[in-house]
Amino acid sequence: MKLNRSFYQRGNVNEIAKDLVGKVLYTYKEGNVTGGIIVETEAYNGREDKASHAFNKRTKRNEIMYGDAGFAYVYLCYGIHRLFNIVTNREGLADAVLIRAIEPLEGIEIMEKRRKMKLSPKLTSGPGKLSEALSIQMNDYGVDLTGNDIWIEERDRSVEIIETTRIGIDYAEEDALLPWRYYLKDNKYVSKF
DNA sequence: TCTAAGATGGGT
DNA sequence: CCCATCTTAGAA
Repeated sequence: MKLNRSFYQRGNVNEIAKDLVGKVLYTYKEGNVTGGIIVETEAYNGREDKASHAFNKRTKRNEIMYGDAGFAYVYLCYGIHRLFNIVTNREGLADAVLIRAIEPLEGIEIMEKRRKMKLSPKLTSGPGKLSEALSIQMNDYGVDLTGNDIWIEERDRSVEIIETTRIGIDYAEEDALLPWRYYLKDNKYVSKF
């Protein structure tokens, strides 16, 4: 069952980030469906969070976050890695959830080919790695996640979630201490496990 | 125009 | 620990 727009339109980005852990992220690219269980996410709040790309500014890059919820915010990090985020909250409120890691579930051979390695935690245990495994590109910026290119499905399975601080955002000063990172307990595919 | 810096990952 | 790599944003 594909998540619908109202799931993403809720106002509490932390709640959405936590709810996304345990669900399944899919892409359909070049005739292949690949997907994995979301095992790690981070919440970014555009109004009260110095770590957010939308904090106190509205630019060409972050424009999609100011739009309606349920669309992809993809950006290039360190000139190499594509990082995949989901826009949440209503129009004008620029919140987003970063997907940091997945556990491969479907189309594993395709992911191995794209990553040029065999199945292991290294395949998808980081935001740049999972984008390569799922073939998420810069032109996926703005893709509608209720459509048929990239989407997320329910998975009825109880999960134990750990809350902790986010990674790689030391520049955000005191906001770097916020416990806005969520991951599946004891899962090998969590980054920095 | 120019420049600094970055929500990483892979190698020593 | 070290650093490749290149777009973007903000300054000049």
